[in-house]
Amino acid sequence: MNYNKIETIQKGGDGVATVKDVAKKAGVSVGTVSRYLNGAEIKEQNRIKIEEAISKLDFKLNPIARYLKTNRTHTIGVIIPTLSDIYATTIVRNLEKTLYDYGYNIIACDSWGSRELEMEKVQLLADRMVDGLILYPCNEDISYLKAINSRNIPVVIVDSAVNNYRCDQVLTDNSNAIYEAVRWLVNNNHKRIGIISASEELFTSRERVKGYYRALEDYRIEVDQELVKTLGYNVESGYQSMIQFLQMENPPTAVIASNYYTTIGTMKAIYDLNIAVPEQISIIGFDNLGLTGIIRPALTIIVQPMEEIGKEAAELLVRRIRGDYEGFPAVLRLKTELILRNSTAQI
Amino acid sequence: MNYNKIETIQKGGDGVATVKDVAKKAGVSVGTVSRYLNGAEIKEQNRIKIEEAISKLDFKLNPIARYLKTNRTHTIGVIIPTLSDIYATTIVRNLEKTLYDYGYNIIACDSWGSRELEMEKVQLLADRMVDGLILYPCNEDISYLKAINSRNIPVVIVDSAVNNYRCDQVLTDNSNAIYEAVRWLVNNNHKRIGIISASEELFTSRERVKGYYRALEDYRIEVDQELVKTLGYNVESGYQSMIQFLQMENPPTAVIASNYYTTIGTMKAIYDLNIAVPEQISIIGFDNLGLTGIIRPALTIIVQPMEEIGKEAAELLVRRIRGDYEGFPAVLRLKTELILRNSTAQI
DNA sequence: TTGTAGGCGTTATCAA
DNA sequence: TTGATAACGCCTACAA
Repeated sequence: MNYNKIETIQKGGDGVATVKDVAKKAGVSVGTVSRYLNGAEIKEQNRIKIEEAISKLDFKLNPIARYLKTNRTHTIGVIIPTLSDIYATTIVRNLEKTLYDYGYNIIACDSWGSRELEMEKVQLLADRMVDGLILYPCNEDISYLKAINSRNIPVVIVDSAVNNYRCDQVLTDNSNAIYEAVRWLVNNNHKRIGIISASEELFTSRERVKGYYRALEDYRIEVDQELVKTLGYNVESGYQSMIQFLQMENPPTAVIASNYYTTIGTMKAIYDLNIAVPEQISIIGFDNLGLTGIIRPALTIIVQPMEEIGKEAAELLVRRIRGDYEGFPAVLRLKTELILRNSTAQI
Repeated sequence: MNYNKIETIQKGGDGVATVKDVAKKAGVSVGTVSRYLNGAEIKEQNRIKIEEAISKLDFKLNPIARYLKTNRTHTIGVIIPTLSDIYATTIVRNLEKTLYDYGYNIIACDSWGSRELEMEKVQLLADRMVDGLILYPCNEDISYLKAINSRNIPVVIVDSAVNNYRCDQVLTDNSNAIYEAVRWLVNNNHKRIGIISASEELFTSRERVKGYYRALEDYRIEVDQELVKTLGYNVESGYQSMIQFLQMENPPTAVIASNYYTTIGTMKAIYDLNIAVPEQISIIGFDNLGLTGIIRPALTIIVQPMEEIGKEAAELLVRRIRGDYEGFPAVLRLKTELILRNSTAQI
């Protein structure tokens, strides 16, 4: 077959100039070229000759060969449970942006919510010589990281706190997020407030429920366990939880859905049962993502600072890579915002 | 500062075993170890000794050093306009999965919808020695790829066709997608059918409108240009388009929203103006993503095969990397599916 | 089948 | 400041 006419980005072998080629063309040694490339001072005259040679040969430094000496790949591994979860990818997007500005690329891996796959991919990334790792764990047990000891790369955990491995973490202040939501409702005279959360096994869920209890305690409202639903963090569990609330003899007057997907499920239940919001029930949702435009009435909502999470995690990681371990292990707790709209009412 | 207690994945220098170390420990030469690692036949006795040594030293082959000889990084660059667009990331997710199974990792880059950034990142990935590139272009002019001639890496285009660069492409059959939707509506006696698309500059948009015209022509329905809205592919343009339709003296009896975000905008307009679907107007939406559960009534919808796009693109790329250029340049056109639900009515 | 030695493209060391 | 040369970790002739 004739490959001549195939348009591809030309690669390898033939045309790629090396430092050696540049040196020869410029009439200097490879050492001088290398020093030029790394920003050391060289004679003006040589600089010009080298720059000419580079431009003529269209020389590109081979970052992978460079790695052999420097031990830096300028690549960051990112592992998240779902590349198609809009909450997670919003973080990743901002990670990518910040890291790119610092000269790093990200290798993105999807763990498909499986701890096994997460471990496998962490191992693989470590072996592939990434300079650092950002991990959005499926599960708060990441003690397996201790066993991955072939290299020494900083790890920053995002979203979920972990308790059996000392490392930097960038988290939402989940407890406070719910606390503030409850406070808003209490100030509007609500006393029966329901919360839709996930299981006790999930860190974020546990923290959010904790914020709920703390607020009730502060406002001297007795806890009714019937008002705490912990079925899961997906559309279906949100839906089921809300259906259960609405079928109670004495239903809550307000409900807080404590993540994005349960918010969708909650509203789906409201629509199905034809409930008026906020006339019959007040609702507070979570995360200002894709669907906010379409929900009626406009939801009062707890918003996580996803751009900030990505940015902070990236910057922290870069600091660690550069050897700045000040404040290690850092646990950044970023505040949420409560955006008031039309889904809650005074009673 | 005392770093001893910092738990990190151990790296470099100190503890990392090399092929040489394994060879020494096993009492054989590096050549033998290397051959073992690459699957060549070696003496049983040596195999055992090598495997013992590898296990004892916790040896991991350094894939980057290997690259210097083999010229393969087993890394694929992926560039998409928005890492937080659920349509795009659903493709990426399936790309990642398939490529991972073939032993490749992806470096994900977000072009933020900017052609400049896209070019910059393509260049950078090519320089970073990826083995292949998957490009979801912001724009159908990718002729700049011709100029990136430092290497020779296969490129597969996803989603949008391109016309000034010969390469493999994996696309949705956009024209047929809309054709089938129009056909369904015509069979339900609709004659005034509106379409909400993006500008003529966008490839997918142009193709979708083409399918619309082709269907009207086949069914001998005269085209009314007022029924073709090309404001853009986002929620706001979908909203505006639908508002305009609803305010016409003689509004369409059915409307096709031709992407995910315009579908959301369309329904938002419907809710705002309190229109009954399908009693007052029939609606066909696009892409079965996140919000389908929450829209009432359940939408009849055109669904793109996003899993398949990711999988096919990945497999095609791997074939090219392996040197199989059969059928180059391949243009795969994957069919959409029309899922019938409750948002269209017979008239 | 095995060992030896040279090379991949870069950086780092040491004299000059 | 520069040039020559030895690494970095791996693969692969080539010779044994």
